[in-house]
Amino acid sequence: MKALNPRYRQSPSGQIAVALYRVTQAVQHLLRRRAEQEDLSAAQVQALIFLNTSRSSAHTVGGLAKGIALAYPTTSAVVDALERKELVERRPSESDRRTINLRLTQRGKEKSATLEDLLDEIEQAVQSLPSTEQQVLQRALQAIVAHLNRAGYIHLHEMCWHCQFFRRNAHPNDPRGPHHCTFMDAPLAEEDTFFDCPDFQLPSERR
Amino acid sequence: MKALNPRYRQSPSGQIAVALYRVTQAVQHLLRRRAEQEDLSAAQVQALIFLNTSRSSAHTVGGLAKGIALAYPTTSAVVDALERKELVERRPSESDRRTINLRLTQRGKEKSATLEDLLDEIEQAVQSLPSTEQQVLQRALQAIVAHLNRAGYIHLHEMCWHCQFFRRNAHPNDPRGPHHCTFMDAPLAEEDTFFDCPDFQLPSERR
DNA sequence: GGTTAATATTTCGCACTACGAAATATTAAC
DNA sequence: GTTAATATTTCGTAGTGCGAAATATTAACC
Repeated sequence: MKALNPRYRQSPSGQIAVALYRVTQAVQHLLRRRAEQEDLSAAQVQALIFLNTSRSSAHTVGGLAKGIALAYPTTSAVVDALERKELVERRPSESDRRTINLRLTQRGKEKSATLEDLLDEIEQAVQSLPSTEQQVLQRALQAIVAHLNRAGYIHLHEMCWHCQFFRRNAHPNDPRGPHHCTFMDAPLAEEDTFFDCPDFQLPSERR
Repeated sequence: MKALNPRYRQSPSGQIAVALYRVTQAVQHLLRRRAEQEDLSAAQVQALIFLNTSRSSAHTVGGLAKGIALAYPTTSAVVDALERKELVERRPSESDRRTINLRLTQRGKEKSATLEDLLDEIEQAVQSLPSTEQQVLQRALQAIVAHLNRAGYIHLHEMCWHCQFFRRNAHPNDPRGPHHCTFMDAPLAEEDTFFDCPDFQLPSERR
């Protein structure tokens, strides 16, 4: 395929891959610039975002390592830095004393909240597209993300939306909520899909 | 906008931005994994790719810095590492003795060539989409890249200069631009020659 | 034509990233 | 109750990433 060789780049899929590569560079740039403003590093920003948006059962050193695609020792060092800045706390787990749970401090939560608009520049670029294209783009990108997830390049750890028991938009007109949880066998309102859920299970964890 | 806050993520543009963020993480992961295989770092891989695909007039320390979105001192260090590995050579420019031109060594060229399939995993994910969606995806992503380019988050250094339709300096005194695109039959300013162009075609492909 | 300003790059110091290998501690397995 | 698996840390090493300051060269300008 060799999308990065201009001579072989004629296929739509190749040009798309290269465009995604360029977006990656822009996001890296955004990350670093923003990190600097907040007196953080790019890795620290990604870690804070992960801890702010993933289910809390993934809030361990190992969970963070998978979530931001870094090796254990590196992740441990990132946590060191965040702990020094008093944005994160290590607390040994009660149930399994090998694992270390990570908790955002109050300052950490505030910092995370200020980072939520990190992708605004990207979103602005997207919003300049006609809404019909946005719909296709959304579907296509989510399919690509799912593909990369299955291939093991991304680990998704958010509430409901990445849970095997979640059925998105199962009954759109139900007043109790459009989504459905097959574990509780109950409808779910959009609002209720962001809470921490003890029964969360990734599809890959199914036995 | 706050796309990274799940509660505000309902808009298509927000979900698209988050999907792109996830693709970014996958690409970073790919970069590091591949870099390790080749006894390089992620930054070194990006530098080699840049030197292998951009127009040669951008092959200076400063050009590389813009191309991979790093500061001058950092870029200088990356070049140090590549020089140590004998993949790149520094050679002072004849015309302007402040600038340092960068040249891939033979080994550097070979290494760069082996990196061209870096995005294969991404391309595979793309190819699993129907071709109608691919067409929209391509157009939309290139529009986003152009937007990010205009906003200064990406610097593009290819296109035109390697395109069969490009006539460099065809009319040096034309106020609309010194260059010419024979596909559009229109003058081109220097600034306009760096965009991703759907009509790009290498001379060797002419039949 | 000589001072001044702009450009291109490097050096330095600092904090941090990133990894594998090996060490430590704890839990699970047999 | 030994062995194996899991979660994390420590250590050593190479490299990233930046601002501030230093150096060298070219351009600007009165």
